[in-house]
Amino acid sequence: MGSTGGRRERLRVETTAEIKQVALKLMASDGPDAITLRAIAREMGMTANAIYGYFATRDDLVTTLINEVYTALANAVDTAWASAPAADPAHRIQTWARAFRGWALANPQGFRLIYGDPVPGYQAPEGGAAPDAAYRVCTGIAALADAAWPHAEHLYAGSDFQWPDFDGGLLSKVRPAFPDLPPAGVALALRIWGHLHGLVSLEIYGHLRTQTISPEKLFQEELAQLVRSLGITSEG
Amino acid sequence: MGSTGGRRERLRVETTAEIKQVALKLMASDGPDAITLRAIAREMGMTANAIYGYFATRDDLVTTLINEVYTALANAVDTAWASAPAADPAHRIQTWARAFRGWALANPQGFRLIYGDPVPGYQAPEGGAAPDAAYRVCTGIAALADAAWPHAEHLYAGSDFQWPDFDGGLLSKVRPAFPDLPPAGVALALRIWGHLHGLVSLEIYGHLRTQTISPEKLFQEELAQLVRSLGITSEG
DNA sequence: GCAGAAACTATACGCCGTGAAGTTTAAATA
DNA sequence: TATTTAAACTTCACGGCGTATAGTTTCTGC
Repeated sequence: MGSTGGRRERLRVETTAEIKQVALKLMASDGPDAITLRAIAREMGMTANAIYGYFATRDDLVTTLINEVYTALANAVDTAWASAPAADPAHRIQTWARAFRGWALANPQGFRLIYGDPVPGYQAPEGGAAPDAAYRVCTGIAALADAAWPHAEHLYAGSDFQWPDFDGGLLSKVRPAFPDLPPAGVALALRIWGHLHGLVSLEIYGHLRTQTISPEKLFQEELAQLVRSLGITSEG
Repeated sequence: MGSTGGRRERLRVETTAEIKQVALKLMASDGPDAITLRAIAREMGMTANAIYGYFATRDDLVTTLINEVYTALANAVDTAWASAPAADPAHRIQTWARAFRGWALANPQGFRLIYGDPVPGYQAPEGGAAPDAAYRVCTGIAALADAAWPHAEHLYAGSDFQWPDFDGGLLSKVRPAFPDLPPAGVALALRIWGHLHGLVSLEIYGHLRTQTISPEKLFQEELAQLVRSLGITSEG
Protein backbone atom coordinates (compact mmCIF):
# COMPACT_ATOMS: atom_id res chain seq x y z
CA MET A 1 0.00 0.00 0.00
CA GLY A 2 1.01 3.61 -0.38
CA SER A 3 2.69 4.18 2.92
CA THR A 4 4.44 7.50 3.23
CA GLY A 5 8.12 7.21 2.63
CA GLY A 6 7.92 4.61 -0.10
CA ARG A 7 10.41 4.89 -2.88
CA ARG A 8 7.65 5.48 -5.39
CA GLU A 9 6.23 8.31 -3.36
CA ARG A 10 9.62 9.87 -2.87
CA LEU A 11 10.39 9.86 -6.57
CA ARG A 12 7.01 11.28 -7.29
CA VAL A 13 7.53 14.16 -4.89
CA GLU A 14 10.99 14.80 -6.27
CA THR A 15 9.85 14.80 -9.87
CA THR A 16 6.98 17.11 -9.03
CA ALA A 17 9.40 19.47 -7.34
CA GLU A 18 11.77 19.32 -10.28
CA ILE A 19 9.03 20.18 -12.72
CA LYS A 20 8.09 23.22 -10.70
CA GLN A 21 11.69 24.21 -10.20
CA VAL A 22 12.51 23.95 -13.89
CA ALA A 23 9.38 25.89 -14.74
CA LEU A 24 10.32 28.65 -12.34
CA LYS A 25 13.84 28.74 -13.76
CA LEU A 26 12.46 29.09 -17.27
CA MET A 27 10.12 31.79 -16.10
CA ALA A 28 12.85 33.72 -14.33
CA SER A 29 15.14 33.62 -17.33
CA ASP A 30 12.72 33.96 -20.23
CA GLY A 31 9.48 35.21 -18.71
CA PRO A 32 6.16 33.50 -18.08
CA ASP A 33 5.82 32.80 -21.79
CA ALA A 34 8.64 30.30 -21.52
CA ILE A 35 6.63 28.04 -19.24
CA THR A 36 5.78 25.33 -21.73
CA LEU A 37 5.42 21.66 -21.02
CA ARG A 38 7.70 20.78 -23.90
CA ALA A 39 10.46 23.10 -22.74
CA ILE A 40 10.24 21.79 -19.19
CA ALA A 41 10.30 18.20 -20.39
CA ARG A 42 13.21 18.93 -22.72
CA GLU A 43 15.15 20.36 -19.81
CA MET A 44 14.39 17.25 -17.79
CA GLY A 45 15.11 14.75 -20.52
CA MET A 46 11.53 13.67 -20.67
CA THR A 47 8.55 13.80 -22.94
CA ALA A 48 6.04 16.58 -22.53
CA ASN A 49 3.29 14.06 -21.92
CA ALA A 50 5.11 12.67 -18.91
CA ILE A 51 4.23 15.87 -17.07
CA TYR A 52 0.58 14.95 -17.36
CA GLY A 53 1.27 12.33 -14.75
CA TYR A 54 1.96 15.12 -12.28
CA PHE A 55 -0.29 17.93 -13.41
CA ALA A 56 -3.61 17.44 -15.13
CA THR A 57 -3.09 20.33 -17.54
CA ARG A 58 -0.63 23.07 -18.18
CA ASP A 59 -2.97 25.50 -16.47
CA ASP A 60 -2.88 23.35 -13.35
CA LEU A 61 0.87 23.64 -13.33
CA VAL A 62 0.68 27.38 -13.83
CA THR A 63 -1.83 27.67 -11.02
CA THR A 64 0.54 25.81 -8.74
CA LEU A 65 3.42 28.03 -9.80
CA ILE A 66 1.39 31.15 -9.14
CA ASN A 67 0.70 29.83 -5.66
CA GLU A 68 4.34 29.11 -5.10
CA VAL A 69 5.54 32.49 -6.30
CA TYR A 70 2.76 34.26 -4.49
CA THR A 71 3.85 32.50 -1.32
CA ALA A 72 7.40 33.73 -1.79
CA LEU A 73 6.08 37.25 -2.07
CA ALA A 74 3.91 36.78 0.99
CA ASN A 75 6.90 35.48 2.93
CA ALA A 76 8.99 38.45 1.91
CA VAL A 77 6.50 41.07 3.01
CA ASP A 78 5.44 39.19 6.12
CA THR A 79 9.04 38.86 7.22
CA ALA A 80 9.65 42.54 6.64
CA TRP A 81 6.53 43.43 8.56
CA ALA A 82 7.44 41.24 11.50
CA SER A 83 10.96 42.61 11.58
CA ALA A 84 9.82 46.18 12.13
CA PRO A 85 8.66 47.22 15.60
CA ALA A 86 4.94 47.71 15.96
CA ALA A 87 5.55 50.84 17.95
CA ASP A 88 6.62 52.77 14.85
CA PRO A 89 3.83 52.36 12.28
CA ALA A 90 5.42 54.74 9.80
CA HIS A 91 8.62 52.78 9.70
CA ARG A 92 6.71 49.53 9.62
CA ILE A 93 4.58 50.51 6.67
CA GLN A 94 7.60 51.73 4.79
CA THR A 95 9.45 48.55 5.54
CA TRP A 96 6.56 46.51 4.19
CA ALA A 97 6.35 48.63 1.07
CA ARG A 98 10.07 48.47 0.42
CA ALA A 99 9.97 44.72 0.81
CA PHE A 100 7.14 44.57 -1.69
CA ARG A 101 8.99 46.68 -4.24
CA GLY A 102 12.26 44.90 -3.52
CA TRP A 103 10.73 41.51 -4.13
CA ALA A 104 9.07 42.71 -7.32
CA LEU A 105 12.33 44.13 -8.67
CA ALA A 106 14.18 40.95 -7.77
CA ASN A 107 11.46 38.76 -9.32
CA PRO A 108 9.93 40.82 -12.10
CA GLN A 109 8.76 37.76 -13.98
CA GLY A 110 7.15 36.45 -10.83
CA PHE A 111 5.38 39.75 -10.38
CA ARG A 112 4.06 39.52 -13.91
CA LEU A 113 2.97 35.97 -13.28
CA ILE A 114 0.98 36.98 -10.21
CA TYR A 115 -0.39 40.36 -11.14
CA GLY A 116 -0.36 40.48 -14.90
CA ASP A 117 -1.49 38.35 -17.73
CA PRO A 118 0.51 35.29 -16.96
CA VAL A 119 1.00 32.58 -19.51
CA PRO A 120 -0.63 32.79 -22.94
CA GLY A 121 -4.10 31.39 -22.81
CA TYR A 122 -4.02 30.72 -19.09
CA GLN A 123 -7.39 30.70 -17.41
CA ALA A 124 -7.49 30.93 -13.63
CA PRO A 125 -9.51 28.20 -11.98
CA GLU A 126 -12.97 29.65 -11.77
CA GLY A 127 -13.94 28.35 -8.38
CA GLY A 128 -12.77 31.75 -7.22
CA ALA A 129 -10.44 29.80 -5.00
CA ALA A 130 -7.90 32.51 -4.33
CA PRO A 131 -4.55 31.04 -3.39
CA ASP A 132 -3.65 30.97 0.27
CA ALA A 133 -0.87 33.39 -0.44
CA ALA A 134 -3.36 35.92 -1.79
CA TYR A 135 -5.10 35.72 1.53
CA ARG A 136 -1.80 36.27 3.31
CA VAL A 137 -0.90 39.32 1.22
CA CYS A 138 -4.41 40.62 1.70
CA THR A 139 -4.00 40.18 5.44
CA GLY A 140 -0.73 42.06 5.25
CA ILE A 141 -2.40 44.97 3.54
CA ALA A 142 -5.16 44.92 6.11
CA ALA A 143 -2.48 45.02 8.80
CA LEU A 144 -1.04 48.14 7.16
CA ALA A 145 -4.45 49.76 7.23
CA ASP A 146 -5.04 48.61 10.79
CA ALA A 147 -1.81 50.23 11.88
CA ALA A 148 -2.59 53.43 10.02
CA TRP A 149 -6.28 53.64 10.89
CA PRO A 150 -6.01 55.39 14.26
CA HIS A 151 -4.05 58.17 12.57
CA ALA A 152 -6.02 58.32 9.34
CA GLU A 153 -9.50 57.81 10.70
CA HIS A 154 -10.34 61.51 10.46
CA LEU A 155 -9.89 61.39 6.67
CA TYR A 156 -12.95 59.18 6.38
CA ALA A 157 -15.15 61.11 8.79
CA GLY A 158 -17.74 61.93 6.17
CA SER A 159 -17.82 58.57 4.44
CA ASP A 160 -20.56 56.02 4.74
CA PHE A 161 -18.96 52.73 3.74
CA GLN A 162 -20.91 49.70 4.86
CA TRP A 163 -20.05 46.04 5.22
CA PRO A 164 -21.71 44.17 2.40
CA ASP A 165 -24.59 41.84 3.15
CA PHE A 166 -23.07 38.94 1.36
CA ASP A 167 -19.41 38.42 1.46
CA GLY A 168 -17.74 35.65 -0.41
CA GLY A 169 -14.39 37.28 -0.93
CA LEU A 170 -11.12 37.39 0.87
CA LEU A 171 -12.63 40.06 3.04
CA SER A 172 -14.64 37.67 5.15
CA LYS A 173 -11.53 35.69 6.00
CA VAL A 174 -9.40 38.69 6.76
CA ARG A 175 -11.96 40.71 8.68
CA PRO A 176 -12.00 38.71 11.92
CA ALA A 177 -8.29 39.32 12.35
CA PHE A 178 -8.85 43.05 12.55
CA PRO A 179 -11.96 43.63 14.65
CA ASP A 180 -11.19 47.31 15.10
CA LEU A 181 -11.09 48.03 11.38
CA PRO A 182 -14.35 49.60 10.15
CA PRO A 183 -15.64 49.43 6.56
CA ALA A 184 -13.89 52.69 5.72
CA GLY A 185 -10.69 50.99 6.84
CA VAL A 186 -10.98 48.71 3.85
CA ALA A 187 -11.08 51.77 1.67
CA LEU A 188 -7.95 52.94 3.42
CA ALA A 189 -6.32 49.57 2.84
CA LEU A 190 -7.14 49.65 -0.82
CA ARG A 191 -5.91 53.19 -1.02
CA ILE A 192 -2.52 52.19 0.33
CA TRP A 193 -2.50 49.04 -1.73
CA GLY A 194 -3.53 50.77 -4.93
CA HIS A 195 -0.87 53.36 -4.43
CA LEU A 196 1.95 50.90 -3.84
CA HIS A 197 0.82 48.43 -6.44
CA GLY A 198 0.40 51.19 -8.98
CA LEU A 199 3.89 52.52 -8.63
CA VAL A 200 5.55 49.13 -8.57
CA SER A 201 3.46 47.90 -11.45
CA LEU A 202 4.36 50.91 -13.57
CA GLU A 203 8.01 50.36 -12.75
CA ILE A 204 8.01 46.63 -13.46
CA TYR A 205 6.22 47.02 -16.75
CA GLY A 206 8.61 49.73 -17.81
CA HIS A 207 6.13 52.58 -17.96
CA LEU A 208 8.36 54.54 -15.62
CA ARG A 209 11.45 53.89 -17.70
CA THR A 210 10.79 56.90 -19.85
CA GLN A 211 10.59 59.11 -16.80
CA THR A 212 14.10 59.95 -15.95
CA ILE A 213 13.56 60.49 -12.27
CA SER A 214 15.01 57.59 -10.36
CA PRO A 215 12.23 55.16 -9.53
CA GLU A 216 14.04 54.33 -6.32
CA LYS A 217 14.02 57.89 -5.12
CA LEU A 218 10.49 58.45 -6.34
CA PHE A 219 9.29 55.45 -4.41
CA GLN A 220 11.00 56.55 -1.22
CA GLU A 221 9.54 59.99 -1.53
CA GLU A 222 6.11 58.58 -2.23
CA LEU A 223 6.33 56.44 0.87
CA ALA A 224 7.18 59.44 2.96
CA GLN A 225 4.29 61.36 1.40
CA LEU A 226 1.92 58.49 1.91
CA VAL A 227 2.78 58.09 5.55
CA ARG A 228 2.58 61.83 6.06
CA SER A 229 -0.78 62.06 4.29
CA LEU A 230 -2.09 59.41 6.65
CA GLY A 231 -1.19 61.59 9.57
CA ILE A 232 1.62 59.38 10.83
CA THR A 233 4.89 61.07 11.61
CA SER A 234 7.50 59.75 9.24
CA GLU A 235 10.75 58.40 10.56
CA GLY A 236 11.72 55.65 8.09
CA MET B 1 3.31 55.98 -61.01
CA GLY B 2 1.85 55.55 -57.56
CA SER B 3 -0.15 58.72 -57.38
CA THR B 4 -2.29 58.99 -54.29
CA GLY B 5 -5.82 57.95 -54.97
CA GLY B 6 -5.01 55.08 -57.30
CA ARG B 7 -7.18 52.04 -57.10
CA ARG B 8 -4.24 49.97 -55.93
CA GLU B 9 -3.45 52.37 -53.12
CA ARG B 10 -7.04 52.56 -52.05
CA LEU B 11 -7.42 48.82 -51.80
CA ARG B 12 -4.20 48.63 -49.87
CA VAL B 13 -5.36 51.18 -47.33
CA GLU B 14 -8.70 49.47 -47.01
CA THR B 15 -7.21 46.05 -46.48
CA THR B 16 -4.77 47.42 -43.92
CA ALA B 17 -7.65 49.01 -42.08
CA GLU B 18 -9.65 45.81 -42.21
CA ILE B 19 -6.80 43.79 -40.76
CA LYS B 20 -6.50 46.16 -37.85
CA GLN B 21 -10.23 46.30 -37.36
CA VAL B 22 -10.61 42.54 -37.33
CA ALA B 23 -7.67 42.25 -34.95
CA LEU B 24 -9.25 44.75 -32.58
CA LYS B 25 -12.56 42.91 -32.77
CA LEU B 26 -10.86 39.64 -31.90
CA MET B 27 -9.05 41.32 -29.06
CA ALA B 28 -12.19 42.90 -27.67
CA SER B 29 -14.11 39.64 -27.75
CA ASP B 30 -11.46 37.09 -26.82
CA GLY B 31 -8.59 39.09 -25.35
CA PRO B 32 -5.17 39.99 -26.69
CA ASP B 33 -4.32 36.29 -26.98
CA ALA B 34 -6.79 36.00 -29.80
CA ILE B 35 -4.76 38.31 -32.03
CA THR B 36 -3.30 35.70 -34.33
CA LEU B 37 -2.53 36.13 -37.99
CA ARG B 38 -4.37 32.95 -38.83
CA ALA B 39 -7.51 33.98 -37.00
CA ILE B 40 -7.50 37.38 -38.63
CA ALA B 41 -6.98 35.87 -42.05
CA ARG B 42 -9.68 33.28 -41.45
CA GLU B 43 -12.09 36.05 -40.58
CA MET B 44 -11.15 37.88 -43.75
CA GLY B 45 -11.27 34.89 -46.04
CA MET B 46 -7.57 35.06 -46.67
CA THR B 47 -4.42 33.19 -45.92
CA ALA B 48 -2.34 34.13 -42.91
CA ASN B 49 0.66 34.81 -45.11
CA ALA B 50 -1.25 37.43 -47.03
CA ILE B 51 -1.01 39.64 -43.96
CA TYR B 52 2.74 39.73 -44.40
CA GLY B 53 2.14 41.99 -47.33
CA TYR B 54 0.79 44.58 -44.92
CA PHE B 55 2.77 44.00 -41.75
CA ALA B 56 6.29 42.66 -41.65
CA THR B 57 5.63 40.48 -38.62
CA ARG B 58 2.93 39.81 -36.14
CA ASP B 59 4.72 42.02 -33.64
CA ASP B 60 4.58 44.89 -36.10
CA LEU B 61 0.84 44.48 -36.27
CA VAL B 62 0.58 44.36 -32.51
CA THR B 63 2.71 47.48 -32.19
CA THR B 64 0.37 49.26 -34.57
CA LEU B 65 -2.64 48.07 -32.61
CA ILE B 66 -1.14 49.25 -29.34
CA ASN B 67 -0.67 52.66 -30.91
CA GLU B 68 -4.23 52.69 -32.14
CA VAL B 69 -5.73 51.64 -28.81
CA TYR B 70 -3.45 53.94 -26.90
CA THR B 71 -4.65 56.77 -29.09
CA ALA B 72 -8.26 55.97 -28.29
CA LEU B 73 -7.43 56.16 -24.59
CA ALA B 74 -5.59 59.44 -25.09
CA ASN B 75 -8.57 60.84 -26.95
CA ALA B 76 -10.92 59.81 -24.19
CA VAL B 77 -8.98 61.43 -21.38
CA ASP B 78 -8.05 64.50 -23.42
CA THR B 79 -11.67 65.08 -24.32
CA ALA B 80 -12.72 64.73 -20.71
CA TRP B 81 -9.99 67.12 -19.61
CA ALA B 82 -10.95 69.71 -22.18
CA SER B 83 -14.61 69.43 -21.28
CA ALA B 84 -14.06 70.43 -17.67
CA PRO B 85 -13.50 74.08 -16.82
CA ALA B 86 -9.95 74.99 -15.91
CA ALA B 87 -11.24 77.13 -13.08
CA ASP B 88 -12.18 74.09 -11.01
CA PRO B 89 -9.08 71.89 -10.80
CA ALA B 90 -10.66 69.42 -8.40
CA HIS B 91 -13.51 68.73 -10.75
CA ARG B 92 -11.17 68.64 -13.70
CA ILE B 93 -8.85 66.09 -12.17
CA GLN B 94 -11.76 63.93 -11.15
CA THR B 95 -13.23 64.15 -14.62
CA TRP B 96 -9.94 63.05 -16.13
CA ALA B 97 -9.65 60.17 -13.69
CA ARG B 98 -13.21 59.02 -14.26
CA ALA B 99 -12.62 59.11 -18.00
CA PHE B 100 -9.53 57.01 -17.54
CA ARG B 101 -11.32 54.42 -15.44
CA GLY B 102 -14.37 54.56 -17.67
CA TRP B 103 -12.33 53.88 -20.76
CA ALA B 104 -10.49 51.05 -19.04
CA LEU B 105 -13.72 49.41 -17.94
CA ALA B 106 -15.22 49.79 -21.40
CA ASN B 107 -12.06 48.44 -23.05
CA PRO B 108 -10.51 46.06 -20.55
CA GLN B 109 -8.72 44.10 -23.23
CA GLY B 110 -7.34 47.31 -24.64
CA PHE B 111 -6.11 48.26 -21.21
CA ARG B 112 -4.36 44.93 -20.92
CA LEU B 113 -2.87 45.40 -24.34
CA ILE B 114 -1.40 48.77 -23.41
CA TYR B 115 -0.41 48.32 -19.81
CA GLY B 116 -0.03 44.61 -19.33
CA ASP B 117 1.69 41.77 -21.00
CA PRO B 118 0.11 42.05 -24.39
CA VAL B 119 0.21 39.19 -26.81
CA PRO B 120 2.17 36.03 -26.04
CA GLY B 121 5.76 36.45 -27.04
CA TYR B 122 5.37 40.04 -28.10
CA GLN B 123 8.50 42.12 -27.89
CA ALA B 124 8.13 45.88 -28.04
CA PRO B 125 10.31 47.53 -30.66
CA GLU B 126 13.48 48.33 -28.82
CA GLY B 127 14.21 51.72 -30.32
CA GLY B 128 12.43 52.97 -27.23
CA ALA B 129 10.19 54.82 -29.60
CA ALA B 130 7.25 55.36 -27.33
CA PRO B 131 4.03 55.76 -29.27
CA ASP B 132 2.73 59.26 -29.79
CA ALA B 133 -0.26 58.37 -27.68
CA ALA B 134 2.00 57.58 -24.73
CA TYR B 135 3.33 61.08 -25.05
CA ARG B 136 -0.18 62.44 -25.10
CA VAL B 137 -1.27 60.52 -22.01
CA CYS B 138 1.94 61.58 -20.32
CA THR B 139 1.16 65.17 -21.17
CA GLY B 140 -2.30 64.70 -19.71
CA ILE B 141 -0.84 63.48 -16.45
CA ALA B 142 1.55 66.39 -16.40
CA ALA B 143 -1.43 68.68 -16.90
CA LEU B 144 -3.06 67.15 -13.86
CA ALA B 145 0.04 67.80 -11.82
CA ASP B 146 0.34 71.30 -13.24
CA ALA B 147 -3.20 72.07 -12.16
CA ALA B 148 -2.63 70.62 -8.71
CA TRP B 149 0.84 71.98 -8.14
CA PRO B 150 -0.08 75.41 -6.77
CA HIS B 151 -2.16 73.70 -4.10
CA ALA B 152 0.16 70.78 -3.40
CA GLU B 153 3.47 72.57 -3.57
CA HIS B 154 3.82 72.76 0.19
CA LEU B 155 3.87 68.95 0.38
CA TYR B 156 7.19 68.89 -1.38
CA ALA B 157 8.81 71.72 0.57
CA GLY B 158 11.57 69.55 1.97
CA SER B 159 12.30 67.55 -1.18
CA ASP B 160 15.32 67.99 -3.38
CA PHE B 161 14.31 66.54 -6.72
CA GLN B 162 16.51 67.66 -9.59
CA TRP B 163 16.12 67.60 -13.33
CA PRO B 164 18.37 64.88 -14.68
CA ASP B 165 21.45 65.84 -16.70
CA PHE B 166 20.56 63.60 -19.57
CA ASP B 167 17.03 63.18 -20.57
CA GLY B 168 16.00 60.87 -23.32
CA GLY B 169 12.54 60.05 -22.08
CA LEU B 170 9.09 61.40 -22.58
CA LEU B 171 9.94 63.97 -19.96
CA SER B 172 11.99 66.12 -22.28
CA LYS B 173 9.11 66.36 -24.70
CA VAL B 174 6.49 67.09 -22.10
CA ARG B 175 8.50 69.48 -19.95
CA PRO B 176 8.42 72.51 -22.24
CA ALA B 177 4.64 72.51 -22.17
CA PHE B 178 4.65 73.09 -18.42
CA PRO B 179 7.36 75.65 -17.68
CA ASP B 180 6.04 76.27 -14.17
CA LEU B 181 6.29 72.66 -13.10
CA PRO B 182 9.44 71.98 -11.04
CA PRO B 183 11.15 68.60 -10.68
CA ALA B 184 9.09 67.81 -7.62
CA GLY B 185 6.05 68.36 -9.81
CA VAL B 186 7.02 65.25 -11.71
CA ALA B 187 6.96 63.36 -8.47
CA LEU B 188 3.52 64.77 -7.87
CA ALA B 189 2.45 63.70 -11.35
CA LEU B 190 3.69 60.18 -10.82
CA ARG B 191 2.03 60.10 -7.46
CA ILE B 192 -1.32 60.90 -9.00
CA TRP B 193 -0.67 58.60 -11.91
CA GLY B 194 0.51 55.73 -9.76
CA HIS B 195 -2.52 56.07 -7.58
CA LEU B 196 -5.03 56.08 -10.41
CA HIS B 197 -3.28 53.47 -12.47
CA GLY B 198 -2.91 51.23 -9.44
CA LEU B 199 -6.58 51.25 -8.60
CA VAL B 200 -7.76 50.81 -12.16
CA SER B 201 -5.19 48.12 -12.84
CA LEU B 202 -6.23 46.16 -9.76
CA GLU B 203 -9.85 46.44 -10.85
CA ILE B 204 -9.25 45.43 -14.46
CA TYR B 205 -7.13 42.45 -13.51
CA GLY B 206 -9.71 41.29 -11.03
CA HIS B 207 -7.65 41.71 -7.91
CA LEU B 208 -10.40 43.87 -6.47
CA ARG B 209 -13.08 41.35 -7.30
CA THR B 210 -12.56 39.55 -4.02
CA GLN B 211 -13.03 42.78 -2.12
CA THR B 212 -16.70 43.22 -1.79
CA ILE B 213 -16.69 46.97 -1.59
CA SER B 214 -17.99 48.43 -4.81
CA PRO B 215 -15.03 49.43 -6.96
CA GLU B 216 -17.10 52.28 -8.31
CA LYS B 217 -17.69 53.75 -4.92
CA LEU B 218 -14.15 53.07 -3.79
CA PHE B 219 -12.80 54.90 -6.80
CA GLN B 220 -15.04 57.92 -6.23
CA GLU B 221 -14.02 58.06 -2.60
CA GLU B 222 -10.37 57.72 -3.52
CA LEU B 223 -10.69 60.58 -5.96
CA ALA B 224 -12.19 62.78 -3.29
CA GLN B 225 -9.42 61.78 -0.89
CA LEU B 226 -6.76 62.38 -3.49
CA VAL B 227 -7.99 65.81 -4.35
CA ARG B 228 -8.37 66.65 -0.70
CA SER B 229 -4.91 65.40 0.14
CA LEU B 230 -3.54 67.69 -2.54
CA GLY B 231 -5.10 70.62 -0.80
CA ILE B 232 -7.70 71.30 -3.47
CA THR B 233 -11.24 71.79 -2.30
CA SER B 234 -13.33 68.98 -3.70
CA GLU B 235 -16.50 69.72 -5.56
CA GLY B 236 -16.81 66.90 -8.11
C1' DG C 1 6.41 -15.21 -9.55
C1' DC C 2 2.85 -12.53 -11.07
C1' DA C 3 -1.08 -9.26 -11.49
C1' DG C 4 -1.69 -4.58 -11.61
C1' DA C 5 -0.64 -0.01 -11.28
C1' DA C 6 2.28 3.70 -12.16
C1' DA C 7 5.55 6.10 -15.20
C1' DC C 8 6.65 7.06 -19.40
C1' DT C 9 6.91 7.08 -24.78
C1' DA C 10 4.94 7.21 -29.53
C1' DT C 11 1.81 8.95 -32.55
C1' DA C 12 -1.43 12.15 -34.00
C1' DC C 13 -4.41 16.40 -34.32
C1' DG C 14 -5.12 21.10 -34.65
C1' DC C 15 -3.32 25.41 -33.35
C1' DC C 16 0.44 28.99 -33.92
C1' DG C 17 4.30 32.33 -36.67
C1' DT C 18 6.84 32.44 -40.60
C1' DG C 19 10.04 31.42 -44.67
C1' DA C 20 10.32 30.04 -49.70
C1' DA C 21 8.40 29.37 -53.96
C1' DG C 22 4.76 29.60 -57.19
C1' DT C 23 0.54 31.80 -59.29
C1' DT C 24 -2.79 35.15 -60.48
C1' DT C 25 -4.03 39.89 -61.34
C1' DA C 26 -3.58 44.61 -62.15
C1' DA C 27 -0.79 48.54 -63.35
C1' DA C 28 3.01 50.69 -66.11
C1' DT C 29 5.43 51.11 -70.21
C1' DA C 30 6.87 50.79 -75.07
C1' DT D 1 -2.35 47.09 -77.71
C1' DA D 2 1.18 43.84 -76.30
C1' DT D 3 4.60 43.11 -73.00
C1' DT D 4 6.97 43.70 -68.85
C1' DT D 5 6.81 44.14 -63.96
C1' DA D 6 5.40 44.25 -59.49
C1' DA D 7 1.95 43.60 -56.11
C1' DA D 8 -1.34 40.39 -53.95
C1' DC D 9 -2.16 36.19 -52.71
C1' DT D 10 -1.84 30.92 -52.21
C1' DT D 11 0.48 26.58 -51.34
C1' DC D 12 3.68 23.95 -48.99
C1' DA D 13 6.78 23.33 -45.37
C1' DC D 14 9.08 23.64 -40.73
C1' DG D 15 9.28 23.78 -35.95
C1' DG D 16 6.85 25.21 -31.95
C1' DC D 17 2.77 24.58 -28.83
C1' DG D 18 -1.12 21.76 -25.65
C1' DT D 19 -3.11 17.51 -25.29
C1' DA D 20 -5.89 13.11 -26.34
C1' DT D 21 -5.18 8.10 -27.15
C1' DA D 22 -2.83 4.02 -27.14
C1' DG D 23 1.05 1.32 -26.25
C1' DT D 24 5.29 0.09 -23.54
C1' DT D 25 8.32 -0.40 -19.75
C1' DT D 26 9.23 -0.62 -14.79
C1' DC D 27 8.34 -0.98 -10.19
C1' DT D 28 5.36 -2.71 -6.12
C1' DG D 29 2.50 -5.56 -3.21
C1' DC D 30 0.70 -9.94 -2.65
